[in-house]
Amino acid sequence: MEFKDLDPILHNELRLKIMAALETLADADFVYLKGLTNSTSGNLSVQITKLEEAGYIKVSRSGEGRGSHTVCRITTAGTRAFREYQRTLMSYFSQGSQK
Amino acid sequence: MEFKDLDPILHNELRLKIMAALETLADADFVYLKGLTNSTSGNLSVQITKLEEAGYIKVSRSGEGRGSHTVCRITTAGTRAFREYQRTLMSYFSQGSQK
DNA sequence: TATTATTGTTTATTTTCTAAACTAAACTAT
DNA sequence: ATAGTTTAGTTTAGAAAATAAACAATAATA
Repeated sequence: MEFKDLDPILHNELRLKIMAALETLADADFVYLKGLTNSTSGNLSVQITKLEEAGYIKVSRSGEGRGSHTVCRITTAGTRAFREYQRTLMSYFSQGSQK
Repeated sequence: MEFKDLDPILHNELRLKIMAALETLADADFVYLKGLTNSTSGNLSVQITKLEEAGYIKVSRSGEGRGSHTVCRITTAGTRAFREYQRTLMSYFSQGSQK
């Protein structure tokens, strides 16, 4: 039995929800993600930036204030990391069936 | 698409590893868990106490200092919570196949 | 019996998370 | 037109959590 470490960028509830959404969604904007994840603007803003800095998503921002629009899209590295995180977790859950 | 919240007690790397181990192991002592999870004593001690306080594991402590022995065992509530956490996460990962 | 090794806890620090406060702009009604 | 309101998003300050270093207690051993 062994436990691989979890990617600390992904092992956060909101960031994981964002990534799960983007993995199936092509893209999603700030407002949509806010509703989907039921998060506050502040928290969402911070976590989007963190995912962006990690290179897991690409963010395009336009305008400022009310007219602004922020669209997120998952990157190849992000997809890879998300799947790896999933695989790692799965291994935690199937210890009973492993040797 | 919807994202149920994750149990905050379980959504921590070390606590999750401990629970995953105990879910298949009947019981495990401090030293064994320390090796298995590759954690420091301090961190392990704190997280075991946290799981104990949540009622997810039962801990029996004997002696003090070097002679001491600490054994952990998962509770029914702990098993239930662990499986529920697992189910919730799974739902994040299979959004593509859900309606 | 003095030293060292082992088991675990306490504590202090750092990191991380989160929400409240804020900025900026676009509507809305007067 | 402009005062007030709503919307989009960021900053930042405080809380919470995680972690490791320091410690205490005892047992082994030299």
